[in-house]
Parts: sequence; C-alpha cells; structure tokens
Amino acid sequence: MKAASAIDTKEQILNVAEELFAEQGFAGTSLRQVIKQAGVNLSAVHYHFGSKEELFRAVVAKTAQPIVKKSLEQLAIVEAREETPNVETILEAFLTPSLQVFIENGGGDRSTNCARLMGRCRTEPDPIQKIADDEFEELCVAYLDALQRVLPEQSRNELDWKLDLVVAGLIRVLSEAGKSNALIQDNSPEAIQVAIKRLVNYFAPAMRSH
Amino acid sequence: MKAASAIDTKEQILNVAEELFAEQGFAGTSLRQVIKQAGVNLSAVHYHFGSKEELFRAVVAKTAQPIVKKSLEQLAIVEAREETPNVETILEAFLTPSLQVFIENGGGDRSTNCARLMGRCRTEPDPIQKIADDEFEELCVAYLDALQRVLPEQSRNELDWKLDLVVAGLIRVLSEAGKSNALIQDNSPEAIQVAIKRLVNYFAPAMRSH
DNA sequence: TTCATATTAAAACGAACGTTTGAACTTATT
DNA sequence: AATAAGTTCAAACGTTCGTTTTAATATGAA
Repeated sequence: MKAASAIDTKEQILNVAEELFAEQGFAGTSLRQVIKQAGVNLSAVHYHFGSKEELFRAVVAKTAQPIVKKSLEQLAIVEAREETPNVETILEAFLTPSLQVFIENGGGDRSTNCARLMGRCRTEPDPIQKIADDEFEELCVAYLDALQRVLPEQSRNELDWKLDLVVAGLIRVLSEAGKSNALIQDNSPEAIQVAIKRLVNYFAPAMRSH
Repeated sequence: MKAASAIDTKEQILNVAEELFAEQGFAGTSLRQVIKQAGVNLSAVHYHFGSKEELFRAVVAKTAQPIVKKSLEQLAIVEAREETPNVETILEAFLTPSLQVFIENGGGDRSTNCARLMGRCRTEPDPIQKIADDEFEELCVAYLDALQRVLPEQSRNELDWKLDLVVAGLIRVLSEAGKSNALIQDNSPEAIQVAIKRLVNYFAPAMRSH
C-alpha cells in the first residue's frame, strides 16, 4: 500500500531537514522552509514524522547511525587484530569512519552539515541534546572501555573528558572543512588520510597526558 | 538626564539575555522571554539596543571583552618575563583568564553560560557567527604570533587549526563544568588550578605534534 | 470495478514572533 | 512651578510559527 512517491517525499524531507537543521539549528529552522525547499506539502511532515521534534530525531538518527555502526566495527577489527592496541590505533579507529563519511558525502556542504548537526546537538538545550547523546552513548562506552585497557593508570573520569575533547575537536575539524586555514582543505582520499594522521598525532599524546 | 533605573533596566536586559541566548541560542530565545525574566517592558529592548540582533551583539561584547583583555595582558606579561616562553607557558596564559572568569562568575550556571554562549556563536549561521569571531580575532592573532615564535618549524596554517581545537576544547570544558565526569567539578580556586594544569598538559604535546 | 487504505493538498487554527506607535511617567535643569 | 529630555508603558501592527482539520487524490487488494 506504499506508493513510491511517499518514500521520495519522506526522504526529501529528511535530506532538506538535515541541511537546514545543521545550518540554522532546531529553533532557527521552520517547517515551512523545509517543505518549500523539499517541494512537498506542509502536512507531509506531520504525516510522516508526527512533529518537528520527531523529524529532528529522525534526522539525527539517520546521520549518526552509519557513523556509530562503522566506528564500532572498526573497533572490533582493531581489537581482534591486536591483543593490546596502542592509543594511536584506537584513535585512528575512532576518527576514520567520520572522515570516511565525509568523503562519501562529497566533501561539500553535504559533508560539513553532518558534523555541524552534531555540533549543534551538543550545545542545544534539552531535549534536543539528549537525542544525539543517546545515539552516541554505546559508541563512547565501547571506546572508553578500549582506552581504559590501554591506559589503565588513568581514571574513567579522566578518559571521559579527554575523549570528549577529541569529539569536540573532530566535530570542529569537520565543520570547518574547506575554510582557509582549516585542517581539511579538500576531500581527496589522500587529504583525508593526512588529516587522520594529523589528528591522531595531535590527540594521542593528549590522551596520554596527566 | 539619566535615571538610575535606566541603567538597571539596560543591565538587567543584558544579564538575562546572556543567560537565555547561552541556553537557547539566538533563534530559540524570544524578546518576550527576556523582558519577562528581566521584569522590564518589551519596548525597553528596542529603546536601549535597537533590535534583537544588536542586543545579541551587546551581550557577546560584554561577555568576550573582559576575557580578551585579560588574555592579551597575560600574554604581554609572559613575553616580558621570558625571551622565548615554551608552549606550556603560552597555553597557560591563554587558558587562565577564561577559567578565572569562571570563578568570578561563581561557578554555577552564570559561569557555564559564558562558555555556552561562545560555543553557540561558533555554530550559529552568519551574521551571528561573525559577531564573536570579530571580538576574538585580535586575541587569536596575538597568540598565534607567540606560538609561531616558539614553534617555528610549524606553518601558520598548522598552528591555526591546532589553536582552534584548543579553543573548542576550552569551550567544551567550561560548558560541561559541573556535570558528572567533567574536568571541572567545582569552582574552588584549587580545582581550577588543577583544571588549568590538566588542560595545559593535554594540549601542549598536541600543539607540538606533527 | 469496488472498496479500503495510503498519501497529498489547501485552508485555517490559535499562539507567538520582532517591531512600531503614541501616550504616560520620571528626572534634572531652569 | 515650568520645561524639556530621558525612560517606561500598554496596545497594536503585520507576519510567521507548529499543528490540526477536512477534503481530494492516488494506490493496491477484493
């Protein structure tokens, strides 16, 4: 009973909403902006998603889940390969999927929006903030566990805020990509590899610090 | 011809606006929220500031300027004391004023709001973002110059995004202050001193990385 | 075809938005 | 006391907001 155009409508809304929420935030984006740019009817939003907040939740889930999935897979691969990987290896596993997605999205606005959206979630008031926190909680716990094994002399509390600053840096680097003096200037695979290396070298000694 | 209550009204608006803009962002905060919490008339906002955007500009200036001023003074002191200070010394000078202000504001919501407001400015769309960028540009240039002298083997571009990540980390640490697992748990001078030391130790090797 | 279901469409809802207006009130100076 | 400037106030402006309603259209199963 599902028309093909219904899928298109729903996906169109999701794509446009991702872009506008990232650029203007939750409160700064109106549903009328979304439906105008998506070329659909206003009622379609409530029909497919129920409310503005649930649309936002769907956008965050759509954006976060691929990254969370890949990051957990990367960690599993690393931990299967080596008994006790070092900090650099774990950080590389943590950062790579996000930058991979950056390339897959073409490196333009579509790519930076993904990061800007996450950055926004971390500053927006509840209940918006909690939406993203929930999506990433499993990921953070898994990597904190891994880091705990590599850096047993550090408390969980310490590792927690330190990894939080890695996330802040990652989001910032991706959000600023393309701007002058940014770490990422273009989306070539080579440039991304260099960026990963630089970020690993930046944050690995930071994670080890006391 | 200036009544005492006029000053109170203007300051009241500024204080409440700082709090609400920090918590809810520019678009998410209405002038009616502000005047209600400030206990003043709606027209007072336009009488004293002209528009919502100019009120935001005034709030950012009021928040940023003391920190910028102190940070530049700290850098001058450090550079007068030593011919070539090390990275740790420069970072300490960079971080200390922000954390000092944190104590001065009492360490509660009033303190975290200051940082949250800056964090918001960095994700908000133009022209909001540019308002804060302009306030901090002189500060960033001065510290980049200082870092350039200490780390001459690194390009300006490199130092630029690395210091940008320090700022992102500083804002994040202050924004999260008080939460469980945050670096800053209370606003005692001792706790702040420890936090500065931890942050310096975290970011100094990161700044030196390749 | 017929019927029920899924989807789209247009119009309207009340509420809240930033801003403007013009009168009332306060204050300092004559 | 009179005057003028500074400041506050209540009310209204037109617009936009998220959401709801009701009807029309398209689609798949019988």
